[in-house]
Amino acid sequence: MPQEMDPRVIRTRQLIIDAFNTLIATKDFNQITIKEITERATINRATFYAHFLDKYELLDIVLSEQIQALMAENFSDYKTLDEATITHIFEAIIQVHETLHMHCRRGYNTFTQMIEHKAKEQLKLILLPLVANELQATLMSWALYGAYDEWDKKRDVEVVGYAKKIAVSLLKMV
Amino acid sequence: MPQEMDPRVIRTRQLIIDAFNTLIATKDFNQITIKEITERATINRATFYAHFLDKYELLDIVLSEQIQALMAENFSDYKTLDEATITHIFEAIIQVHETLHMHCRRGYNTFTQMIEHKAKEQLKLILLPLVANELQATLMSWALYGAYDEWDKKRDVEVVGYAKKIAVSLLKMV
DNA sequence: CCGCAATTGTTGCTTAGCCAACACATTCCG
DNA sequence: CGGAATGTGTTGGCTAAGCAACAATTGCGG
Repeated sequence: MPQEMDPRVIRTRQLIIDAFNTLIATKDFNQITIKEITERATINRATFYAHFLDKYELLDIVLSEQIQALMAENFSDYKTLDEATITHIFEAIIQVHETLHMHCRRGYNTFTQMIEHKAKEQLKLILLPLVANELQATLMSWALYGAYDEWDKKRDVEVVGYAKKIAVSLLKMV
Repeated sequence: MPQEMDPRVIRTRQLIIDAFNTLIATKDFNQITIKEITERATINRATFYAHFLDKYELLDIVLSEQIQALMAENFSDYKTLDEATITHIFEAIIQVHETLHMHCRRGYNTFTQMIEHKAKEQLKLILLPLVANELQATLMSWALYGAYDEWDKKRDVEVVGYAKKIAVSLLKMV
């Protein structure tokens, strides 16, 4: 990475992202126009295209950053892969989605797939140092996320007990 | 006025002013360096000099703007020059100084003269439509401000009664 | 279905802001 | 005292952002 160095680039990029974030809080993604974003960011429309391909790339990047930040907040540095760790991760996944749900309200449904994808990527990175190889991390992250997905459909199952059951199964894999 | 139109100019200017405002809230004016301001504003030091002559000009402009804004908040549109109006103006002057005092804490003493100057200018503009000519407005604004200055020294005199005395004297002038 | 309006990308040219380097104060500490 | 460090203005060359105008697409009401 060449590390963005020019302060103008950093500032403008942040202005765009901030504008997008405030807009996404009030209206649906598809309703948001580039013109709106650039006006709120007080930058020229042409400048937008110097930074992003289109608003879908912007969405992709914003979501990635937010999820990354949320992950950093909610996940600790785990030492070993045991029942406590797995339970904590599971609760953290729920927490991340709660937060995103709060933050995006309207547009949430549009993004769930993308969120899922990004979250699994991050999850895998967190698991990697705890297991033998990359495949193990992949299997584990997908399985955990699948468990969350199923829990989310019901929503009334008691979390800790559910997490313990997951842990028992997963720990057999290693 | 040519009305600054380029968005970059407006934005950069605001960044500088914002940076200065946050700094002035924590440390004394003389302690603040241009380098600090530009770093906090995330702009280049050379750019600062494209906008302001030096930090004294910046201070001048910031104070002017703040006082202007405070005036707009605290002064109503007065119809006639009577006791009620004068009392209200006097209370508003006190209010403006309270607010500035809150906001600047440490550096306050450095600025009192400049604040006084700017405030009298604004005061004169407010009085102008209420009196016969410009001289009247000048006399009135200086007199009112002088009254505030004296009241400020004592600080324990009851405001409304004091203001009424001022009004009686001033209204004889017109 | 058509047409009008708005949004989207794209382009050359202009302008504001970035940088590095400079000479010159200033502060401050041994 | 002296020199090392830090802050102040200023400069010229370069880069990002602004603007206006364009064709192409979308979208919506008559």
